[in-house]
Amino acid sequence: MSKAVLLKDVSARTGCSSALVSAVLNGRTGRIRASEAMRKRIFKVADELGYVPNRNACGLRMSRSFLIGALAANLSSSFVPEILSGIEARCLHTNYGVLLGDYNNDDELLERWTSFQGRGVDGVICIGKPASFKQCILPSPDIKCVFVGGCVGDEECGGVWVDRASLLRLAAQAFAERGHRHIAYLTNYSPAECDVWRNALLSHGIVAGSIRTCHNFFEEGVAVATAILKEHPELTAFFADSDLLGTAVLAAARNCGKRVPEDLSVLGIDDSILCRISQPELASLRQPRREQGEKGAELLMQMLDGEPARNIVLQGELVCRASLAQAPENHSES
Amino acid sequence: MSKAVLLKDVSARTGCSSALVSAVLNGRTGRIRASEAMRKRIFKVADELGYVPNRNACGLRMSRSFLIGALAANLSSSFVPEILSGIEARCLHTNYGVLLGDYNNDDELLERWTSFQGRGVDGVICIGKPASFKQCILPSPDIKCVFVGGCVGDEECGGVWVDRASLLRLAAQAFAERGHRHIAYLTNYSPAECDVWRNALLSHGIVAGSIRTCHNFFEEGVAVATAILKEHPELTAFFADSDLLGTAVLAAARNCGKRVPEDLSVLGIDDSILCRISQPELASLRQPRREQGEKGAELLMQMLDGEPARNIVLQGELVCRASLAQAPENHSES
DNA sequence: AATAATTAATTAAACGATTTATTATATTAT
DNA sequence: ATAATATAATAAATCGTTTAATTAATTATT
Repeated sequence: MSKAVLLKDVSARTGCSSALVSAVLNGRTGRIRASEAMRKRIFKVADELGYVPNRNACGLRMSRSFLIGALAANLSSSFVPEILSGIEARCLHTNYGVLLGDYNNDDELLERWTSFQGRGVDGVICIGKPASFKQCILPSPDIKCVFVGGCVGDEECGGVWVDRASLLRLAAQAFAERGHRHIAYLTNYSPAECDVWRNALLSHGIVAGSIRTCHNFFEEGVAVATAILKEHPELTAFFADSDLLGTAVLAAARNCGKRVPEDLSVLGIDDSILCRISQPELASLRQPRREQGEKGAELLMQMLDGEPARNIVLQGELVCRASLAQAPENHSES
Repeated sequence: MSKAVLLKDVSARTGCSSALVSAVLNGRTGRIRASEAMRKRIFKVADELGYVPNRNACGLRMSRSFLIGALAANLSSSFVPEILSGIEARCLHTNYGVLLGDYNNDDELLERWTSFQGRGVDGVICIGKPASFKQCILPSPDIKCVFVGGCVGDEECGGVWVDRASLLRLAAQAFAERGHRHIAYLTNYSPAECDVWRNALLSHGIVAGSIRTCHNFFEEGVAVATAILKEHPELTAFFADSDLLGTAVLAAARNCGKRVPEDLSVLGIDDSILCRISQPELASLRQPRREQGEKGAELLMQMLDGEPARNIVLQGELVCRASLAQAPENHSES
């Protein structure tokens, strides 16, 4: 039962007051100052004894918990862990700890939020965009909030996301450059948001082909993609809004006897492990997931230090693989 | 900026001491007792004012934080999020919060552990088995510890894992039943631990074929599996210690012109999303990941309430898919 | 009726840091 | 020589809760 090392243990050994030790270790420059010699001694002793400040006491005194809540809808969905990992990594050398809040529906979101309040989290990072955001989260203005991975654009909240318009422009350009003119789009975004894709294609003089919404499930993706391919034999390219849907399109192509990439090019989003194990390998748009997490955590900490909320927009990039190739000659000009 | 409601606000409004309010709200039955009428008034007032206890103060006084640390090596590795999700779900209706500690190497593990100590976590759940366990974690016996997903068998620590021997027996039986006699094994376990596999096969009268160790990376898996297939043309089955390695074997089989499952049966472990998107679909041994997390959290909370450490062993099951089939006639008896 | 036991509470001392107000000494300015 | 200022530090209050020690009133037991 090794007793924890306290501030007073350090001060006793150093031969000074605990107030001085506290000020020195926290790098406070104020009324309380230590001589250079004393500074060195304090650091040395603290290190020797292995002093670790008690966050409960700090938090109590400073009315801050140094806790950041991370709210994630469905921890199992591939991109969440990466963002989370970035958040955690960014907090590693700070005083902040990351409290986990995974939820599957609105009730659980609300419950987690309440529990976060009780813990007195200083701020919250929401991964993705909870639909019920306004009901659950805005009503408490004491807790700063940053959204990561879902564009929000709220005055009071910070945001970190990958610029969707430029991401889709990358996709449009990749297809256009390779001579594709008939391109289907499988997405789990709402139909209204598909205009971004339409515009991206239009800037290359291409009118968007079939656009279909579907949940981010493999089986559903296969079914929907198969239907599209049967209805539209003129298609030479397929853009899917996730790698999972991208692999679903590959499966659908097999179902329909279409060869990839000879007859059909396929592009996904995420550059996940799925791309490399799929057959053929799936081209994809890489989004810097981990970086989003890191940037989000950094932004929140800055906001907790009094800086205003802002938005950080990152860029994606194209990762070309076997599934993306030149459009077949006979179709490209039809 | 609505000021937080404090214990003394409740006691002032109720007309009693804060000690009484504390005892009543926490359901403590001891020297401090309240009349039934007072009890009701206290609950009513606390609810009206929306009192939420300050966990920093509680934690400081009780030297308990009601915080559980979750240590995970590499949050992005497929099975960790599921376990984590189970842990978090189990804590949802309790007083406990889950503090996240993702790490990539020993230094980070030590650092996270230190930070957990500073926060005064009551207990820690380690997901997987950190190699440097003894150096980092055992030296602090004040913090209870449960291992999830990695068999440990430590007196002082709890453990939740899937019985590996019975898992491998399932694999051996699956192959034996389908007439396979020449079975390779690709694993990231140490050679010493492969005896479990040898014995599982022996109980069906089969002598284990090629056994090769490799990291859990796709490219490395492909290279090693390809080499094995070239060296051992008599092989009719391949057992891989993860779905990722399983898909690597599928890729290797393609490289060598072997058809799956006509020439070669392949079995993985995890029943992850990879199984369904691979071509052909990969048979796999399912391990209840989420359940492990839930059981682990429950065990730790019981231990924090004074119950002794124990081990919980769960069972896996076979999920048969296209990659697992009858052995080819001409090879099975050779 | 006197004593013991129970009920229903209060008071004050922790818990371990931070921070304000204060003090003592050394240095510089007038 | 004296006042003003800078330097180097300390003592004590504080944060919001829990809990040990204490008290006063009521009920039960002999």
